[in-house]
Amino acid sequence: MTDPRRKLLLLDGHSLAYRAFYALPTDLATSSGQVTNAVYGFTSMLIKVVGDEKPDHLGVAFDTKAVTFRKEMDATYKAGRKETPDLFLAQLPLIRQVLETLAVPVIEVDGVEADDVIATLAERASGEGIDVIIVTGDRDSYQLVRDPHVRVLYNKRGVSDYALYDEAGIFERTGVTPAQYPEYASLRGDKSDNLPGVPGIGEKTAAKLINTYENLEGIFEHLDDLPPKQRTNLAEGRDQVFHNRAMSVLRRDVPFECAIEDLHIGGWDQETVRELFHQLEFRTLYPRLLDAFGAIDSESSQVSAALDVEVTRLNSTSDLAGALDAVRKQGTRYGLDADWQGVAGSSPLRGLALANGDADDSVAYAPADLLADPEVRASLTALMATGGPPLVAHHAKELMHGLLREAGVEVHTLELDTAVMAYLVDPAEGKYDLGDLVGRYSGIELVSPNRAVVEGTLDLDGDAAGDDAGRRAVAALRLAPELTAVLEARELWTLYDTVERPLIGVLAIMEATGIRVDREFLDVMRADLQKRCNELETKIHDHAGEPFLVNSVPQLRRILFEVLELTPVKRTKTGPSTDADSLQKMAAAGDHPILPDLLKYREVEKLRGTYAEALPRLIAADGRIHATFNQIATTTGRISSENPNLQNIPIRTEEGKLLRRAFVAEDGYGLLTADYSQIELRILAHLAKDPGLIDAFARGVDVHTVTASKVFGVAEADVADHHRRFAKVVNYGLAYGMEAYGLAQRMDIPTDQAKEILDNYFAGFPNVRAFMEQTILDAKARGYTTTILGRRRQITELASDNFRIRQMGERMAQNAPVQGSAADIFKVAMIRMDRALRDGGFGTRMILTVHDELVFEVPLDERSAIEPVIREAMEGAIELDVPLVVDMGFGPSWAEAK
DNA sequence: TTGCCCACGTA
DNA sequence: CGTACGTGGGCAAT
Repeated sequence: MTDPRRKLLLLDGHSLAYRAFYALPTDLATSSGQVTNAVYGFTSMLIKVVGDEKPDHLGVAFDTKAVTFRKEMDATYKAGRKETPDLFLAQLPLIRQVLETLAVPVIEVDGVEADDVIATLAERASGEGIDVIIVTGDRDSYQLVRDPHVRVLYNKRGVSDYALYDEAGIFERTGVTPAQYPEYASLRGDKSDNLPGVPGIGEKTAAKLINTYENLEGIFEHLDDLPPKQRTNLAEGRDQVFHNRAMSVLRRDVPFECAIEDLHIGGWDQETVRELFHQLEFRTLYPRLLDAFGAIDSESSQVSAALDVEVTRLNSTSDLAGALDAVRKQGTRYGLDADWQGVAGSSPLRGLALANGDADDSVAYAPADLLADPEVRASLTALMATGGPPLVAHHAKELMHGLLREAGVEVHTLELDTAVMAYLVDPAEGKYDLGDLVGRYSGIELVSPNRAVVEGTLDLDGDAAGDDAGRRAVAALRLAPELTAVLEARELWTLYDTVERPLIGVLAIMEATGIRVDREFLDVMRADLQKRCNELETKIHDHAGEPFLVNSVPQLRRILFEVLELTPVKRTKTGPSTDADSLQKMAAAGDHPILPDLLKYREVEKLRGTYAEALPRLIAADGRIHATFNQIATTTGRISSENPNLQNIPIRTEEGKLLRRAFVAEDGYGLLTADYSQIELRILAHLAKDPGLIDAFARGVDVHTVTASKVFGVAEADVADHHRRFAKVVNYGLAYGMEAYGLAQRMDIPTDQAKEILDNYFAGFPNVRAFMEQTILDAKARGYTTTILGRRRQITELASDNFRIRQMGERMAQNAPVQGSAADIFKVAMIRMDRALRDGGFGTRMILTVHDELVFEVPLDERSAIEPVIREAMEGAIELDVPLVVDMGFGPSWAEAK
């Protein structure tokens, strides 16, 4: 049977939290920026000791703010301590909250310290025959081990390094018995309590003296037996030493109401705890908690539930149509997940899983070939028509793209896309795996029960795929309400519901539409570029005196800096830099003939390899390229493009721009581009409320000219080209957090001259500086930045100990609101544009988005009608303190349209 | 085959 | 020592 002897665990809350604070990095924080290292560390310790010791009783003692009897005995007690960091103090309430939620008794008594409370409780428990373990990082507790029922679990360092001391253990550790500990400590002194010891007497000598003479009285009676140095030091320190002892003896008789029976474990509510741990983003701690506390507390159950779904396979078109109709008639939220042959979204569909939202988690799974059937299509169309039941999915865009492509069905009923929702919660996370999320938010394990068997076996009948898709459809349904609550709590719901959610379908259609590419043109271009690459390569080899791989940076380094003995101007982590900037500077300095050829080679090779060579391979059967627009890839809120990236097609050089001739309109159509003019600077003007910038935009004059005028002190009419060039770099650099050094590098001027330019800029636009500074302050206080529409971006770098990382965080914080607000506005414009095209019944298609530019494929006879519609959609996307201006171009290809 | 670095295209 | 991306080549580790 069980040991009748009960066990009490007593924790010194402050001491352990403090240890945790210094043991763990302060970049341990929630995505909203709340630093949680001490909370996490303390909770982790608590869980560990409870799990290890399995106590019957548990209590945590805290110091209070009231003056203690020790302070009254000695006004200098604990004086000279470093100011307790605010980052630590701010976490104490959270620690209390954790304890309260876990229903762990907290004891604190005014006038005494946590140590005295613990000593008293240990005394009482021991009197009842209860074993006591004291968990602390304070050595004064050693003295309590004099009682055979009491042991100390001492936190040596960090959060996991402990030693459990009984009486023998204390003797081994200190060389004195627990009862003698105050004597020993009084000789040694205690720096942190501001109790000086005796000079020349360290731990070893103190132990020896106590062992020889038993206590302080014994030592001072035998001063004459001691070596002269010790004798004089002890005599001089006599009062201090006795004072120290009086101070370090713990009180075991503090009067306060608390019976051991009150120090119980359990009675906590699993849901509340889960909610709190979720808020604190203690992902790994929750299962550990259940493990540790669950063994004791019968109210809690297993770690996390594996998702067990009942998958019905539908193999006939009528069954599938029937299932779809049933969900439609049911009219309630349902989940959908796709099973793909390859990459989600861009590869063919293999099957669809439909979770009807029943309590029993029943799922229907159908192979995708049934989608070819007209009856199935009709049912799908009806299900997803406006007014149909709300759809929940993880990565809905891929699903929508697939349904559009393979069934011609447009989804009008998307309610919750858990991937996009999770992205809004923390765009810096970068990964929105359904299994991770549902585990974190819903405590559900998203794994196949027989995964080990399934892996590596040939899945001929697609059973595993159907099970997986089914589980995912159900998981998305479970996750959706949790994420909805988080979005609401963080005031992100409106952004989700009015911007991100509507955008998903717009992007899906753009992907499915694609852009037409002139393959023949690319072929000709590729052949030409190939030839020129070869010629340049030969020339470069001649310059080098030997053949080598020009594309290889290590080999090129050897040629440039060893064979040709050129002087490096910049370094990378791995050696001297060979980037275009360096090559240019080297060319200016020494003018070796290899350098211009290298620069040209790089340019031509880039065009050849990245574009002319790669793009034709991505042309689909319809003669178009269907890039993927990633809505959840960037930290700032921008959309990215991949396979291929259509957002970095060259334009700056004539040669590069030629490539844009390959992007063409369908016969009878033209391409129209519409881009926001200087949207980021306008946003900066608006956010900073800077009168100078706002005035420039209001007057509709060139903002770089205005800036040049202010920076260089010349009239706007007299601004020279080079002035304007500088001003442009300054204007944009500012939005990126550029400093004098960076401007100097970029413009090739001395740093002090660059500093003067920046000083002039800030003098001319004072609100910009104030805004930037305030932005950084806010971001540091909250842990994240916000945009015009409330989009958040966590910046953990701001809490870094590392100066360089922190500074990078400051630049990110300066840029994110500007870039992110531009993204907000641009997304609103896209949605307005999509609606305008539908409402107007236009044949124009929106086909590309490049951060501040939209590309349309316009029926030739629709051009004049659509231009004002586009202008209105974009310029009216939001009302700012400055006007938004859109420039447009039109032509047969992207080159001419720009 | 995978992951890293460098380089470089865009806004 | 200016932000945000995605891609390609080379290369070292696997």
